[in-house]
Amino acid sequence: MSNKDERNSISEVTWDDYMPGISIDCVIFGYHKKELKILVLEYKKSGIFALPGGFLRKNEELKDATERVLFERTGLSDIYLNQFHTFGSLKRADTKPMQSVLKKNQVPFEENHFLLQRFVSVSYYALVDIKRVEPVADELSDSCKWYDTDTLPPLMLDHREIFETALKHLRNNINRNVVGMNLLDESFTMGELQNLHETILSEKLNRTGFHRKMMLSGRLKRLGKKKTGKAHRSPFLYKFLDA
Amino acid sequence: MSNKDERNSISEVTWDDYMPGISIDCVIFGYHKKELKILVLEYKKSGIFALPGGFLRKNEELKDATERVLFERTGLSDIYLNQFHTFGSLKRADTKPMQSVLKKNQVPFEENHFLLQRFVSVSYYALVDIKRVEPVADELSDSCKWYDTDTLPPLMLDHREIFETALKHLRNNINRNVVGMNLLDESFTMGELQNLHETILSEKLNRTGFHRKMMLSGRLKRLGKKKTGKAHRSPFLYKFLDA
DNA sequence: CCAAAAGTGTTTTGGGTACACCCATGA
DNA sequence: TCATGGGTGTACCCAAAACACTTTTGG
Repeated sequence: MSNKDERNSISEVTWDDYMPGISIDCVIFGYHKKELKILVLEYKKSGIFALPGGFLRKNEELKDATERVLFERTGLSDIYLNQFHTFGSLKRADTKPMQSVLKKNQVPFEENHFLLQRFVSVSYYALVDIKRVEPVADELSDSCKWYDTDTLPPLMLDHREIFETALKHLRNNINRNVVGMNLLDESFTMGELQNLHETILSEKLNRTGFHRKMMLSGRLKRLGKKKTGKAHRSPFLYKFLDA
Repeated sequence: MSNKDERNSISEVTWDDYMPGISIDCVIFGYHKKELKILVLEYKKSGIFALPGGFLRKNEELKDATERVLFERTGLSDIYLNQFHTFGSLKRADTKPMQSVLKKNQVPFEENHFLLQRFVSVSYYALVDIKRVEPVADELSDSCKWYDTDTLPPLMLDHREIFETALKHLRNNINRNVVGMNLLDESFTMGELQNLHETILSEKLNRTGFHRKMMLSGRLKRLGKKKTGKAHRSPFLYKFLDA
């Protein structure tokens, strides 16, 4: 089933069902091969990049709206989600980028088009297993792709700041978050978990200390051994308890 | 100077200058005699209590709007402010309490009155020196008063949850916040500072450990001694460095 | 002199880091 | 047997907690 069918068409929709002035932006983190990535939309042929986002329906819970937006872009439900800040700067009121997007999409619009207003953005970050995600572009975009956070394209409006704030919160919560549970496979080696933490923190961690801390946390269960085919002792596999 | 004059009159205002659907709510903390207090509005004769709040002007920064709201209720600028969460539950859409308030105030209103809509609330907590504050009620209220957080009246909608979330964030940030700098006089004894922390945390702290930790933090400067008139050694006075 | 609160020194504890060493494995 | 990465034991450091003791004050 495609959820495109359920979505409103940008040109024809009545936006009456949506709260004006409020948008939801998502920093969706994934991890692959020692790279921290986020999902970024590129609007059609405009060279304008943005965080995935959406709007709040008038009879919809804010959190439900966020989960809906995430589902539309990733196909996933049950995503780890964290509301971390609401951005209300006036520089968000600049409608030029969105006008440009609408023009490139050949969407006819009036000055008071729903998308051409000042939005206060309630922002969330999400942690997803990159292998379970099938990124889906929205109607105005021709791509929704993973970008390494070290080499992000320039993002529209204050989206760069939103990303950086999200990363700061992710780092602060790295131990509470159980990032491994959301960004790694169900089972993983201690080295893989440490690589993940080091990538998020942009910082080398002490190997034995990390090992001990994780084991003492009581959140890990040791499974069998993993044969790596590499020339060294085979590591144990671990998984996170509960869920 | 009264800022009432600058304010819109609820019955006649054009609300056109305000963003619809977005409200700002403030949990304003004060401290006096071992009691943690917050400012609560009581709507006129309705027995309905609420957190101080306001709305965002269309050409106003979100943070500026919050400072404006705080100034209107407390007369203070330069307030320690922290945005901690945005509340978007559907139970906020219940307009009955506000309808009741408007009726008691004999404000004529239509169903689509600005105040009778669903608001997503961007919430801040503030720390203020209770002695510098002159609480000012708004037009719909007959009081804006300090309430001990242990004996709050029932608050409208989800305001109780907002308060509790604010308190949780305050507790988590108690060391980063330098609460003493904002909630106490400029100079204070170590015992007074410890009492403040214990009140906020609802928890007894180790006296000597607290003393040492504060001294080692390097944020305190020891001033002269204070004569308490009490039958014990006179304590030093301290103040926070920088500002 | 005593009670009460403030200040300080000493000891203990526990988490974190550093380092050493052994283990398993494939080339 | 060597290089490599994984696992664990030991030593050390530092901050927080626990406890003991001294100091100052008014009654």
